[in-house]
Amino acid sequence: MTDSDAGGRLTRDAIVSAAIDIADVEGFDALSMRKIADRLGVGAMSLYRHVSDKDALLMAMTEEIGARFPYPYGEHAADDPADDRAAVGGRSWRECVQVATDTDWDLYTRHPWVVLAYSSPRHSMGAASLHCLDWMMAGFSQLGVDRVGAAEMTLTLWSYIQGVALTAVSADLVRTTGPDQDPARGGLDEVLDGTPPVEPPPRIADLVGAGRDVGLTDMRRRLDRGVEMLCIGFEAVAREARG
Amino acid sequence: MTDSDAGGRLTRDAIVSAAIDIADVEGFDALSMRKIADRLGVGAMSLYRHVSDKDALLMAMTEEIGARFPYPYGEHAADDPADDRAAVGGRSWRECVQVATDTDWDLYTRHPWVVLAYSSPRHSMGAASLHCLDWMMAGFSQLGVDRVGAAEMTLTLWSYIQGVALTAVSADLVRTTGPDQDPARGGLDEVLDGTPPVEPPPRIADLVGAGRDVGLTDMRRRLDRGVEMLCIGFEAVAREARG
DNA sequence: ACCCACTGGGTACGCTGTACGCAAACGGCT
DNA sequence: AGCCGTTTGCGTACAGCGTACCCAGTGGGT
Repeated sequence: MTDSDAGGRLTRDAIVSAAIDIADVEGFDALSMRKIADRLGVGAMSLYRHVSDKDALLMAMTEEIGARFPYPYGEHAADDPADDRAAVGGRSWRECVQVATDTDWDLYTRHPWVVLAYSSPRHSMGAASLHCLDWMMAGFSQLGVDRVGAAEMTLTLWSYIQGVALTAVSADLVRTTGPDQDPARGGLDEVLDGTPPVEPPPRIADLVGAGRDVGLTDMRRRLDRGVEMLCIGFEAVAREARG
Repeated sequence: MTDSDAGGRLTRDAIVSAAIDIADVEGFDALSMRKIADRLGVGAMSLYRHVSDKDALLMAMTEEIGARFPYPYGEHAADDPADDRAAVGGRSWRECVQVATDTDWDLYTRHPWVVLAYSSPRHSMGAASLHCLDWMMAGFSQLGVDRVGAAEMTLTLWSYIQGVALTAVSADLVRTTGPDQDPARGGLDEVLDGTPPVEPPPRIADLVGAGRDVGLTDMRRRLDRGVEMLCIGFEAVAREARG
């Protein structure tokens, strides 16, 4: 395998890309060093020439994914970067929240394992995340809060998105060997379908047979409704902070 | 090992308790069937007489933990269970939210692995969780929303708590082999300490050296502040729903 | 021509979950 | 008492995991 065999060279990027593919398609716990090596037509131990550790690989995967789903910062790079309004491309703070929600949701549903990886500040909060935080802070600044307040709102929003995403993708994370039944089906679904697993408590009883179309189990809907309520809270807190 | 050897009998409860102990003390990924068996002075395969699967064991562990951290439902069992006010022991809806927040936070910080387990409706949403949902719905009913609205608020609150808890306990979940550095220390901490890892974006630059006492990295504080903002949103949505 | 750094491969170790079969003990029956 | 089906526990074995360690080949620099 010489240098002229350009495409065949084993590179760190190729390893990271293959790992991401496997984690997406086969699930996070199906990701093994041997499987990555097989896909690349290479011995398992060869990977360790380019990646020190499986943990380091996970960090590189997370970084790569973060770079693939950027917030639209820098789209007006020519303007003054310290100008909060210009930094978000003239969007209102509420529109910024929507962009962040859509982007993160897209990321988490396409790459479920990132929910776990992002939760650790050691794996997230690299340069890309700091830029996203900066962009969101620029948006929240329209509410008249100080930098700490804007950062707090961003982190609160992110935590909520992660919480909903965690529920949405949990089936992929704690994947059992034999999916003998619908893994997304829990006690609540059975209540809504009219077949409660046990004698339901009084208020739950009012929900029996309500059907799934009331939206209680639609994660994307729960996300949007929750973000809406959070934003109302943001506004109120900002109003109070302004005095 | 006869029946007279009462304490020595291998029981399902003993297995579940031992597993919970190990997961709490040594971390979730250090939990192995052999380790459980060793602690019980028993062969690994003996466990399978009482537990069909490791996944089934995880479900039993989750159920046990759920039972250990109940909401205070049923404390006035003599009253009419359909009476929403009585069901929550005369608490205001906001007090109910606080009880739920405190209880869940206590649960998640004491048993970090439950954050993962609870995220899947297959592992949570048993009878205990349905009772908790019922109790919270009784509380939210004070806002004048219907049952679906009360359930929606409960699930939204739970998602947010899980999101914050996920960040707080992530160090225990994606535990690396060699914790050569503080795993809870991320790029944001370095910014606040005044040692940013890279050239910080403009608004992040305003945070450099702000110190950790501004509360941005205090997870319990972030939880309470976020719950406060969510509750403001709950109130506004309820007001609108009432017309 | 020689050496050396770099890359990839192979073997091996200790760990995991668990399928399978066997031995001992128990409860209920005649 | 003697028997027998069922339960309980144990030991072996297998496939898969991350990765420590060492060897072979190849390219460039001297």
